[in-house]
Formats: sequence, C-alpha cells, structure tokens
Amino acid sequence: MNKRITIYDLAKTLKVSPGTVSRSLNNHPSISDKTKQRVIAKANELGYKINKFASNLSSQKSNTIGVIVPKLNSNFMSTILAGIEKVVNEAGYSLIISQSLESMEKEKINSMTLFNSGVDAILVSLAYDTTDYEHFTPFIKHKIPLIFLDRVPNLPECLTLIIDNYLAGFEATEHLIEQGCKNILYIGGNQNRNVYLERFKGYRAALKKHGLDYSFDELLETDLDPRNIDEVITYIKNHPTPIDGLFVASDSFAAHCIKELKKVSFKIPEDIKVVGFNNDPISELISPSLTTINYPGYEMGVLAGQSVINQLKGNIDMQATNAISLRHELIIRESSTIK
Amino acid sequence: MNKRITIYDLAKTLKVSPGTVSRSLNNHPSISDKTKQRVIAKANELGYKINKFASNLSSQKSNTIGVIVPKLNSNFMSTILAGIEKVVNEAGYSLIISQSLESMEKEKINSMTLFNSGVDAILVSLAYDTTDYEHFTPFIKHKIPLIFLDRVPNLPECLTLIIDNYLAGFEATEHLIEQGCKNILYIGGNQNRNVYLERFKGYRAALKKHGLDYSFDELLETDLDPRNIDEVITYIKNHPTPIDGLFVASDSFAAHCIKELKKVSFKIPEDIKVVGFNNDPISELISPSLTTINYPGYEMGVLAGQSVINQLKGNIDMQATNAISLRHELIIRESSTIK
DNA sequence: AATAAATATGCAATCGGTTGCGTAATTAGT
DNA sequence: ACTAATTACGCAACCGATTGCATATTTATT
Repeated sequence: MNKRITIYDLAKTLKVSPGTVSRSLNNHPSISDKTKQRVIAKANELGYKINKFASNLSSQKSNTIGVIVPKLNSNFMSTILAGIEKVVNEAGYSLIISQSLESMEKEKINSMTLFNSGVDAILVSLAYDTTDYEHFTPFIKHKIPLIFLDRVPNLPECLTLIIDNYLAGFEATEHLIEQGCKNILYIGGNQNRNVYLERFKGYRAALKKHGLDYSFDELLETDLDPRNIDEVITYIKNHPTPIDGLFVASDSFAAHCIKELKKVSFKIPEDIKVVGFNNDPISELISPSLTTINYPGYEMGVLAGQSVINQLKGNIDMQATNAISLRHELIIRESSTIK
Repeated sequence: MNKRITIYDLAKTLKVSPGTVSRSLNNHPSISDKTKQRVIAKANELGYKINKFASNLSSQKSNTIGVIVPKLNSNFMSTILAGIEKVVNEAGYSLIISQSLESMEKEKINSMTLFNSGVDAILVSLAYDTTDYEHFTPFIKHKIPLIFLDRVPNLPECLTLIIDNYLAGFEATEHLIEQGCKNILYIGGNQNRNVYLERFKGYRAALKKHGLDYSFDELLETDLDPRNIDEVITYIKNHPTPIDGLFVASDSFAAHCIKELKKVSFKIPEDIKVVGFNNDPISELISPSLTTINYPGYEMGVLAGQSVINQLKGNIDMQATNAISLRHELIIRESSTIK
C-alpha cells in the first residue's frame, strides 16, 4: 500500500533539504537540536523507514556480517552461531549465514557470494576438505575483517579463535592412561583440519610421555558420520590387540560408538573406556555418561562476535592479536571410570 | 588494492555504453551474442564484480531471505535451517538469520530490521510468548512473501508449514494407552503456541476415545528448559495418583526426564513409559531409547525453501495454498515397550 | 534498390541516501 | 553596533547498476 516515504518526502513537507533530513536522522552534530526533533517527529509520523539499499550504496557499508560454517545442523556449530548472532545483533549487525556442507567448492562459491554481497566482515569455519585459501584473498585485499573459528588455516594475516586442541588431546589421552588403558585408539576426522591433527598430536604426546608410544599408537581417520559407524566397530572388533581405550574427536560419534559397542557386548567402561570431545548435550544423557572435553562453543561465538565488532569499530588493540585460545576442560564421567 | 571495476570502466575500455554492459552481463535478449562475449570476456579479464548495493537499489531486490527462529542452538531448528539454506542457496538467495531468543520483543525488532534490510521474503517460527502479530503486517502490506514454520499463528494471509500436531499427540498418547498406561501426564510448552496446544488436544482426544478422560487428564506446562527439570521430577514423584505414562513435547526434555527419573529409581519403561517428540538424534542414543514422533525437520526446511522460491518466482499455484502439513510418524522404541 | 521489419545499442532518468564544500544565519566579542 | 567566530543548513555531486524509450544498424521482403 501507499509507497514508501523517502527523505525527499520528508524534506518537502518540512521545507528543508534532503541533506538536512539525512543528517538529522543520523544525529549529525551540525544540525540543531530543534530541527532534529522536527525531522524525527515527522519521520515517525509518516512512518519513514530508511532504504538500506540506498544507504548501503552511498555509504559502502551493509551492516551485515557473513558466516560460512561446514554444517548448520550440528550442535556445536549452531551453538557458536547462537553466540555470534546475539552479540552482533546487539551491535546492530545482521548475519548472513551459509553452509559449505564440508565442500571446498561450495565454500568458494559462498565466499564469493558473500564478498559480492558486500558483507562488512566474514567469519569462517573451514570445510572438511579445504586445502587452499585463495578464495579468501579478496577479503584480505580489501581489508575486510576475516576471522576463523575452530577449524582454521595457517594464515598469519587473520585472527583465529581456537581452543588448545593439542593440550585437550593430551589431557584426554592421559586421563585414559591414568585409568589403566594401554591400547588407546584415536578416532578423528580429516588430518588436514587443525582440530583433528592437533588432537592427534596431543594423543601421541601423552602416549609418549607414558612410554606407550611403541606399543600402540593408532589413528583411525573417518568422516565422523554415524552412518559409517559399522566400519569403526568392525575395526575395533577385529583388531589384533584388544583395544581398551577410545579417544573420539566428537561426542556424537562417540555416543554412536558406545551404543554399537554395547550391542556387540563390549562393556563400557569395563572393557573399553571412552572419551569424547565437545561436551555435546548428548554426552551427559547417554549411559554410561560420556567423559569429554568441554568446548565452550557459545563463548567462542560471543568472542567471535565481539572480535568482529571491535575490528569494525576500529579498535586497534585487537588488530595485533593473531590467535585467541579459549579455555577447555576435561569433564570426567562414567564412560572412562570404574567406581 | 586498486579500486573496484564498475560497468562504467568496462564500458569505457570496450567503447560501448554502460547500459549495454549491464544488459550483456544479465544476458538480456536484445544484445548480440558477439557483444555479450566481448563484455563477459573483458569483465573476467579485469575481475569485474557486480556491486550488489547498486544493483539492489535500482532493482529493489536483495536476493536475500530473512529468517527468524526462536533459537539457533536447537537440533530441530538448526536442522530446519540447514534444509532452508540448501534450497535457497541453490536458487541464488542468501539467508539472513536472526533469533528471537523466545522473546516477542526481540522478534519485533528482528522483523523490523529484516524489513528495513529489504529482504525479498521472510520465514518465521514464532517465539514462545508471541501473542500479537502486528509486526508482520509491513510484509503483508508490501506483499513480501511471509511463511511460518512449525510455530505458526492464525493468519489466513500467509502460508504455514506444519505437521499435524493434533494427530501426532493423539497417536503418541494412544500408543501409551495401548501399552497399558492409565495415568498419562502431558508435559508441554506454552499453550499459546499451536504446537503445544494441538499436541495437548490430541492427547485429550486419545484419552477420551479410550474412556480415560475422567480418570486422569493432566497438563504440565513448562518452558522445557532442562535447568528446570527438578520441578517436573518433584511433580511426578509427589503426584497423588502414580503416573505411569509420560508424553513429553520435546525429546531433549524427555531425555532429561528419563535420566532424572532413573536417578530417583523409577524404572523406565516398567514404572513409567515415555514418549517424546521430534526424533532428535538423542532419542536413539539414550537408554532406554526413546519412543518419539518423527518430525521431518530437514524436509520441512527444504519445503519452506521451495515454497519461498516459488512465491518469489511467481508460481501462482502455490499462492492458493494456505497450510501444508508434513507427514509425521510414531517411532516405537524401548522407553514405551516391555519386550 | 528501396522500404519494411527486426535486431542491436545508446541515452538518460531513476533508485534513495550520504557528504564535502560553500554560504546564510546566529551568537559572541569588544 | 559592527566585525569575527560559530553554528545551521542547502546545493549538488556521487555511489553503480537498471531499464524505458529513442535511434542506429542490420536483415528480410518484394
């Protein structure tokens, strides 16, 4: 109904110039309070709404932040997103969210799209198989803040938010060792991704520290998709040396492991002790409840949001920072301990 | 680095008009193939990228779809979002996602923001406490497609995507009755929301059909937040007539109920049989595994995406449709059956 | 070859704010 | 009361692409 009110309409009825209207609405100092009031009052009266298209064009800003995540429908990612959304929304930004579906190709397309859309900044958690990072160079060239979370590359130019996956892997493994495990299997995702590689390195370091590195040191790389759980079970069942400890890089996958292992009559934790990763809500609901590493996803999202906002507002103190590491924590539950 | 190439730059180097460049890039029929090739080649050569700000302004379209959900970090919602994102992204649209955090006030603000941002369409799942819907009228007035999912209002003007919550509630309850339950408690959310109200109505209808409506008919309304699980447990524990069946409107909450009930030495399913809702991944991982209603979230997201795209492309056959109901399914597991 | 028809391109207005610069209006200073 | 210093506002260019209409160019028709 009835076309939109523009600043020109306001200018005409108020008998001032469009420039004055614009400045009034933006609370520009060189406009008297009296006129500002008049303009704002009339704007409300006529139901004026800014046209973002025009505003974006002339200001070359969109008040929009792009996000690329591997998958939306994972507890961890959606928790991070919730944190990001809350913070940036409060700061007046909107989020354009897209998923790479774990494919570098789609990640490339998405980043192109977001770049073309004129996002003011971009947050990325890498796809499973991303191996080169050239699709991010446009952002760097144009000095558009680019922040990586959780799954990060080795790009010195941009801020990364992570936890100490190495240490977490170390702690998880050492805990299993302390519980008496000798033959611990690490089940993780693509070793190209820092998170899985670092956890593995931590795992090895713990084995080494306890002199177990020559007896047993084994990595099972999978896509951590529950549909492929059978391979894992078969692997464990048929393993020459009986496995007595499992460090799984994802709670959800660990939960499936436990379920299936129980089906083939392994006792958890008696036969095999299990430690997961993430502290997914699932971890405390299954039985036995799952020992895991608490990964503060929501806090990471909040921090990511704050970092972006800071960079956009030009708070330079952040610029120096290159990597922020959040605190993790080993949460010991039933799956790894015998009472 | 070097400023952005515009169609004017292209026009100048190619010695054609900006209009011709624009039409070539948009594959307009009135441009010869030869010039189109020339333009496109040069555009690639110089690394031309369209300026969406300008494009949006003159075309009055953003190729952007807004979404408001109660919470991002719920398995159900993020699954729906994954479906939506996949479909609309393939159709060339981006998603602006915001969360109301279950508050009508924030929902209002978000819808204003999205309206001002010039989204081409908007998808909404209502907040917990939304009671009036005037904040959506701008979309209706301006004929911007407005689609509701799952948590929907009674607005005849717009498409709603739901499942038959009434029937699902009926089936869940009847299943419990068939398993021998006499005193079945329904635990649901705010009765203002269709989903919880309809499930309750279905529950009552099942009781009535089996002549149980005078003996026991009880609703426990909660916010379904695990932090408030204690009230529920206390309620059940102290109930004058022993409760032997539980129909919980959320799997996640049901899982917490089971966990806590087990703690206070109720046997599930022997003492109390439980049916949840949603078929959350958690439901098959807990023990006893949870009988539930399969709610096809991803499919709903896909359908929502398709519906939006259809409306945007002007496929009028959709316009007539007012409500689409997806198929649900009772999945019987251990929490409600004694083998 | 002359005219009609079809095709290809250019011109210029438009979308609606933003902002540097210049000037008018007001206030301060002596 | 008169000039100087502020303060308030207007003018107009600009952001970059889209598109209706006019015109030029090519192809078809007889």
